[in-house]
Order: sequence, then structure tokens, then C-alpha cells
Amino acid sequence: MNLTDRQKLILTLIIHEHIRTAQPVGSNSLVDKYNLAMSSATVRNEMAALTDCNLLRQPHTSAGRVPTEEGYRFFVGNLVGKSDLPTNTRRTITHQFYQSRQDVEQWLKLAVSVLANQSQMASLVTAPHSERAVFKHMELIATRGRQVLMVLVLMGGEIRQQFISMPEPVTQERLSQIAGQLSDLCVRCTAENIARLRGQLGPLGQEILDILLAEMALIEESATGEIYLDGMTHMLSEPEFSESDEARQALHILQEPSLLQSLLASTVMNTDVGGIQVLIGGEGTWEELRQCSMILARYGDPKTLTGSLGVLGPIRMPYDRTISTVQFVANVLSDLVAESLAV
Amino acid sequence: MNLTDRQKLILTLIIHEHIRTAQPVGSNSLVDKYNLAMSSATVRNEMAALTDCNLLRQPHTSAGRVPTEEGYRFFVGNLVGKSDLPTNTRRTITHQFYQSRQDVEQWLKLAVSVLANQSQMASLVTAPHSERAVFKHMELIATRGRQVLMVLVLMGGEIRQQFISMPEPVTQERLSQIAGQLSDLCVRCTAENIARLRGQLGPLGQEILDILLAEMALIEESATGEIYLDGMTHMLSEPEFSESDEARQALHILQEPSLLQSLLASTVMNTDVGGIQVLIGGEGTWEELRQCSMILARYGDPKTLTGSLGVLGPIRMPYDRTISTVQFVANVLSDLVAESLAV
DNA sequence: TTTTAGCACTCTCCGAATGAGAGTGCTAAA
DNA sequence: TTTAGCACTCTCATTCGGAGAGTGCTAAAA
Repeated sequence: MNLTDRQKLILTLIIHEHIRTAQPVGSNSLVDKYNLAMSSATVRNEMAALTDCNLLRQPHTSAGRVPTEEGYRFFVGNLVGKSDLPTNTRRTITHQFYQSRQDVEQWLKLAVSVLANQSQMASLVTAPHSERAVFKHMELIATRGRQVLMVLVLMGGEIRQQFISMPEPVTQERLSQIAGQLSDLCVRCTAENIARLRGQLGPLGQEILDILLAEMALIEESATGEIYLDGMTHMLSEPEFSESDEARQALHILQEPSLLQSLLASTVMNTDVGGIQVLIGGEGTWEELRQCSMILARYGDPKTLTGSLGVLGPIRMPYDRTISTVQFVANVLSDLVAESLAV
Repeated sequence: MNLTDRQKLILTLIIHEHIRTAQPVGSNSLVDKYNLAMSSATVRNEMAALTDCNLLRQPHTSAGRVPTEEGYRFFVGNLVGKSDLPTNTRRTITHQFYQSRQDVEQWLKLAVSVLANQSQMASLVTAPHSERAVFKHMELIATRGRQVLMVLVLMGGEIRQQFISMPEPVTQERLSQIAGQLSDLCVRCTAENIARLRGQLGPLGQEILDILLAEMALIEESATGEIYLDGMTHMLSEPEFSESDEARQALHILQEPSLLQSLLASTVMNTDVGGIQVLIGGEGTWEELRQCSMILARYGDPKTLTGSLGVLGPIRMPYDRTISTVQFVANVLSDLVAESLAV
């Protein structure tokens, strides 16, 4: 796709103008608004050329032009600059993170809310997660009746918990003893190694071992950590979603964990930490996202713990600013993860 | 409000018909559809009377009638029967709960999803929560670096956890020792009693004690447990929310935890377990809910642990069926809580 | 060769006019 | 007390006719 500088300029301006107004952009209004040093006829000729390249599209004869998905893709790939977030915005965000409790859950909630507020779109963050589950420590805590909470800590620092129901009430002392014993035996072990312990324990220990194994298998299977969402209602204020049926489809993808996981698995999970992925109009694969774009990034420590985050909005979104925001928040989270990994 | 039986019948039929069609109901179509043994003129007279009582309303002269909020309130209060849920629906729901893991979190997620699916509306469930926080047990678990997870169990079985950041790395043995010591000292104590221990511990113990106290204060302050939501997208398919602006306002209330908590606090929290509260059109207080109704209930064990649950939908909702559903799910959850309280 | 002025043409988006349809309230008779 | 009949009202969908915005093409200007 070889475009002249003037064509690139005109494409960029049309995209900016369309993002601002959500309306088709005409040659006259473009020349007027940006004081271009050429006539509207010239612009019209260039527009016709861009339309031939499939970068622009006319909703109908005698309407202005609207960027196509391909147009947006070209814009994002070639024309969008590395616009940094304003310094004071960055400071505000950083400040919020340092003010919050030193607590992964708090960070993630804050991150998803910052993304939603800054971008005015729907946002998501997944908790950091490691592919290999290596045992570090476990606790068993009596809650009430025969219900016991099992807390499992993995080497990366990831935490999982699950309630289990004992066949009969067990005292906290006994639970602590079993947990201590298992912790000693299993430390630094993967699920396979732990499986070899079967038969070396009492009946109660055996039962808990099985649950532990099941949980570790579950962790290794699952592609992501817990999913946090925010800003869903922002979608509803965009004009393209005023017919709420369009919005429903897109929001449905976010709210259905299995759908969202497979979406993430086939896109951003293949990206390196620090990289950004831009999904425009569902890219032909995701029917429900035909009207939407997503900007996704990966954060964390590549070797140990990684998670995904991103925003979902209309195709007509301010890509430069949004990409910077996503990138910045991803970096902040990566730093926080690194910091908490360091002793 | 004294209505003749015939007026009650006509009001009921109009409400049913309006719920079905979302349209104003006219006298002729009503007589036709239900084969009434009276003429449309008679119906018209009764409709005029009901309009005088503020139970019906005309969107404009020469349109049919639409129930007013007051009309719905009268209907719900006086005319709606105790329609039980169909047996096989009840069986399906119960079955789902018994198939799920014995885990409070799983139960709540299932409950909120059952409510959403059965009612085809937005639904919410809050985790069971007790007003008084009485200490039962605590654990401290090293995760990574200086991050430590504090798990706090209250007498009712409620669990809270929080990450804390130690000034320097601490071994798991030391943490377990402190946790054991504190657990022994604090068992069955309220926050005030625990506060008296200040000064009787080493510096590290002291620090953890302070965090423990802060957490217990937080628990006593908070009105509800964690909030689970589901079915938000159902709202968007109702015709009254096709202009998505209306939907945004209502969904916003659900997604803003503080708003939702104060809404619950001023309504269903005053209800006894087993009771049902129906909020129609925001009841003049909740501007954002002017177009909505909520059906709320309280579940759990009145003395120890209670939570709220309910659905949010358009005013024009099938109250009888929805009330039964909410009530049934509340009972199921109450049973599960009671069962897990029993040893 | 490139740019631009001019112009005919196209398509959407109101606003007004119109008629069909549904529903009402009133009156007078059953 | 109920009902048939009727005049009246209001919405809704349709049609029609500019006004406005924008295009593509052509021929002249740079």
C-alpha cells in the first residue's frame, strides 16, 4: 500500500474528524475545518483514490467518506504516532497506585477502573497467572461446621483458594498439622511430583492431597487468572450503540468468561510482555465485535507471572490516546509485579 | 382504595396485557382477547374510574390505558397471587445447587446466574455478612517477597483476607507462630476486646494486631458482603431500554458498589429473612430507577449471617413469577447457609 | 501534468399533508 | 346498570417536495 504524503495526511484528517463527530466527512468541510492549502476538488480526487484502496468507504453516493476497518488498520499501523500520555495524567495514575493498599487485588481493581475512566470505554484486567503451577505452601482453615478453606500458594506468589467439605468436623490443630506436613512434603513440587505421594498419607491427608491435585490441575488448565471488568456502561453512551442490541452483543463477550478467555488466548496471549495488540472490527473472526475494537496488552514478568489487560470500545476510537493509556497501565502493573517479586 | 371485583379484574387484565405487549391497552382489544361477558363501553367506564383512582393512565387522549406505578403497587399488594414456581423448575434449580461444589462462592455465583436466567433480568446477590465481627481464627501466609496474606475467620464463618506488606521478609515459621499466638489470644473476642491486647506483643505482632483491628473495623462498617452481579445484558433487550441512555442509568446503580449498598441499606436490610420487598419505579427516591422495578429479598440466618439478593428489570415485569423466583432462590440459599452452620 | 472552478446529479434529512386505525367519552335507549 | 352508536381525537405510517451536503466529471488554469 503506497500512499503519497498528501494521501496519508488526508486519511489521517478524515479519521480524526470521523472519530470526533461520528459522521461521514466531506471534502468541503475538511478543507474548511483544517484550512488546507488545496481545493476541495483535489481532496475529492484523493478521497476517490483512497476509496479505491479500500481505506475509505461511502455510506451512500453523495455522502462523505468513512474510514473502513482496513483504513483504521493502516492508520494504526503506519500513521499513529507514539503519543505519550500527558505528564500530569501519568503522575495522577501513578499516585493512585502508590496510595492504594499493597495488595494485588486492589491493584487490579484500580487498574481496571483507571483504564475505564481514562478511556471512557469498557475495560478488563486479568490477574497475573503462571503457566506452570509449582507448590510453595498451603494452609487449611476451619470456618464453620465441616467447611474448611484451603489456601494454596504457588512459587510465583499466585494464590488460589477453595472451600472443601470434610466428611466429619476436624479441629483446627489437626488441620494445621496436616497442612504443615503437606507443605513440607510438597514444597517446590509440580503436580506430577505431588501425585507420587499418594498412599504415603493417612486417610484424611490422602483426601486433601487429592483435592490439592485437582486444584493444581485446574490452575494449569486455566488460561488466565481472575477477570476484572469495569466501565461497561461507557459503551452505552456511544452513538453507534444507541440501538442497544449492538451493545448487548459486545458486552456479552466480556461477561462470558469462557468466550473472553478464548478471545484472549487467541490474541494477546501470543504477545510479549510490553507489546500491544489492536483488534479492529473483530478481524473477521469475532462476529460480535464487528462494531468494536479492542486494545490489548500483556503485563507482568515473562518468566513467572503474566496477565492481560485492555479496553473495548467502538471502532471509531481515539487509538493514539487509548494505546498510550493501555501501554502505560500495563507498564505500571509490570513494575508493581516486579517490585513485589523482589525481596 | 375500594375497588369492585370487576374493577380489580379489569386492572389485572390490563396489567397482564401490558406486560405482554408493552403497549397501551384499549377497551375493545381487552374484551376481544379475554372474551369478557361485558361490552367495551362498560370496560371503558370502569377504565375511567380506575384512571380517576390514579391506577391507570392515558399516554394521550384516544390511546389505550397503561398502569401507573400506583397501579402496579396495588396489583402487587392486593391482586398478585402466591403463584408457586413450577415443580420441575424448582427441581432443576435445587439440582444445580447440589451438583455445585460445597463452596459459598460457588453458591453465590450460581444463585446470581439462576436469578438472571430465570427472570431474564439483571440480578444481584450479596455474600452473607454478620453485623458483629467476632474473631475466630487467623492465618498469615507468606506469598512472595515481603507480601503476606492475612486470612481472618469470624465466628459466623465469614472470611476476609488482605495482603499486607512487611517491613522486611519474614519466614513462614515466624508468621505461623504469630498467627497461632494471636488466634489463641483473640478467639471469641470483638474488636474492642482485641484492642486491649495492644502493648502485650512484640513489634511485629503489634503491627499485625493493628492491621487486624483495622480489618475488623472495616467489616463492621460495611453493610454487605461482596456483591455478585449477572444478567446485565438482559436489560438491554427490553423495549423500554432500546434508547440505551435509560439503561445506562439503571445499570450504573448496580455497578457502583456504594450506591447499591445504600440502596440495599435503605430497603431490604430492614426486611426480615424470608420477606420480600418490591420497589416500583424507584419509589420517588431513586431517580435513576424511575423506569425500573426491583424485587429484593433477604436470606441467611437472622441471628448470625444474612445477605440480600434480587433482580432489577423494567417496571413492566411479570411480578408474580419473578417474586416466586426470588423467594425460592432466597430459601435455597437460606437452607444452604443453615446446613453449613450445622455441624 | 496537476490543480481547480463550475456544474449537473444523487441521496439523505426534515417538515407538511394526508388518511387509516385505534381508542375515547358522551348520550340515549335497552 | 349496561350497551349500542357516534362524533371526536390523537398517533402512526406514508407520501411529497424542497433544502442541504456531497460527489464525479469536464474543461480551463497554473
